[in-house]
Amino acid sequence: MRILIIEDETSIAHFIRDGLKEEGYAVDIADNGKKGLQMAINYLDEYDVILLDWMLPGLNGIEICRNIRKENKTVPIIFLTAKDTVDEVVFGLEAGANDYIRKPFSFEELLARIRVLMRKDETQPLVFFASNIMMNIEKHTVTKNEIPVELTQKEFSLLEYLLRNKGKVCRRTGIIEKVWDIHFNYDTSVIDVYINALRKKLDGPGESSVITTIRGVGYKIEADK
Amino acid sequence: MRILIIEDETSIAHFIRDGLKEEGYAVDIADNGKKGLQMAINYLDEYDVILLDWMLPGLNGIEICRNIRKENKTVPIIFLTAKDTVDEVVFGLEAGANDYIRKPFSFEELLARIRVLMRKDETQPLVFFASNIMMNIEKHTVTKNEIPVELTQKEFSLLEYLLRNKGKVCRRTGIIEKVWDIHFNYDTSVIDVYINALRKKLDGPGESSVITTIRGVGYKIEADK
DNA sequence: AAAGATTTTAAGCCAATTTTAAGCGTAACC
DNA sequence: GGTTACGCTTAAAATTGGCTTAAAATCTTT
Repeated sequence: MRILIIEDETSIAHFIRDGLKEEGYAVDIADNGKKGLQMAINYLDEYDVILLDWMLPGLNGIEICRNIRKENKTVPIIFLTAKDTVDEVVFGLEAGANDYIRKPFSFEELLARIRVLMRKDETQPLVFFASNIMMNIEKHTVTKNEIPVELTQKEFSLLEYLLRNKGKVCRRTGIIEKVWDIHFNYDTSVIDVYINALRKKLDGPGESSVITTIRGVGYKIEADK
Repeated sequence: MRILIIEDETSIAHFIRDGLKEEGYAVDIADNGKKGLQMAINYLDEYDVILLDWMLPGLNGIEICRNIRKENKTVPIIFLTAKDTVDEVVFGLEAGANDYIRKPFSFEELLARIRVLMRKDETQPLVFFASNIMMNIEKHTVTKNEIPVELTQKEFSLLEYLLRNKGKVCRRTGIIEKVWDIHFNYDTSVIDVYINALRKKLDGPGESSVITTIRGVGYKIEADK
């Protein structure tokens, strides 16, 4: 799940980014309109949601919105606006935005709206499992045979990504993008280290690993039979 | 306003009944657990408050409480207990009681609690606990092993937030929003200071902290087993 | 206005986590 | 069977993030 924030005030942008990252989203920031539009269009299908500030230096929000819509009809766009007149909002929605939110807003509110727009698979599951391993997102815990397993943040994210894609291959590029939020410069040796760490923690001695390597492609957690 | 008293000692039951009647409440008495459960369930929505004795012949209080909760989630239940260990109270609250009162109690105290519970339409819990720590929202007190702990306003709010989310991770962004009501300033270092203060006051020397740190994510108070 | 308490800011420290790097083992391909 | 590329493993280096203090700022109380 990747979100693009187009916002010139870095403090706001960073706050939103950090919050969203904690929720497990990958986040990019564009600090001006031109850059934002470029990113939105160049990586068209990369983004699952775009957060768009209304007031931007140079190119303003409404124009960006129109331009994005010219290229892509579907990506959900949420407007951030300080304005409180109805007209402004109407303009935004007419330009093709899906929703709007007024500043200052609570982060929870923003999150709720993002979830609504993203809700293609209804409510996101809070618990994932594979064979004897269970992950609870809300509690932020992982257990193996009911016994707690301590994971670091990165380990947790990686496992979460693998579990969310249970039964499917996770390509190395996909992992490095979604878990590490790195787009170019794929020195992907970090993945090895973390897969190794996960296996050490999750696989009992003599057991075959929960995580199977698919050479030249990536990794997979097998779906239960 | 109808109140059900489930209590086997008739002298106590009558004492309470008389007092409550003077206050204008309609009162029923069940002098054993079985009868009490029956009455509670058969006249489910009749009662506005249930006073439930802990020690009952036959069916005990905790089981009654659980059974009532199975049928009805909202009716406020106040536990009467002579026990003075924390565990007993904890069990009661876990079983779904809203409040508790220790015998012997002053009638005024009971009345006050009843009034409080009746006034709330969404019966939010008034008492939170975790291991040997207990927080009473109404009284605005916190105790550790029954011994009062003095907290400042912010300390209290932070602890309350953690307790309300017992068992779940409280992310830093969530804390800063709900406890501090800050939405954009992402300098969250205040949290550290307050967690530190809480720990100093709540954790005895050598004990592991009630509040566990989840690095890169936030904090959590573990649910009791 | 002063004193006291509470809250916030700031900085240094330390430990856990993350990343980098290098050597090794092994599957795949010729 | 040899070669190559890829993944595994380990350890050391770099970084991050939380802890702890103390001082500054703010709010209360007298």
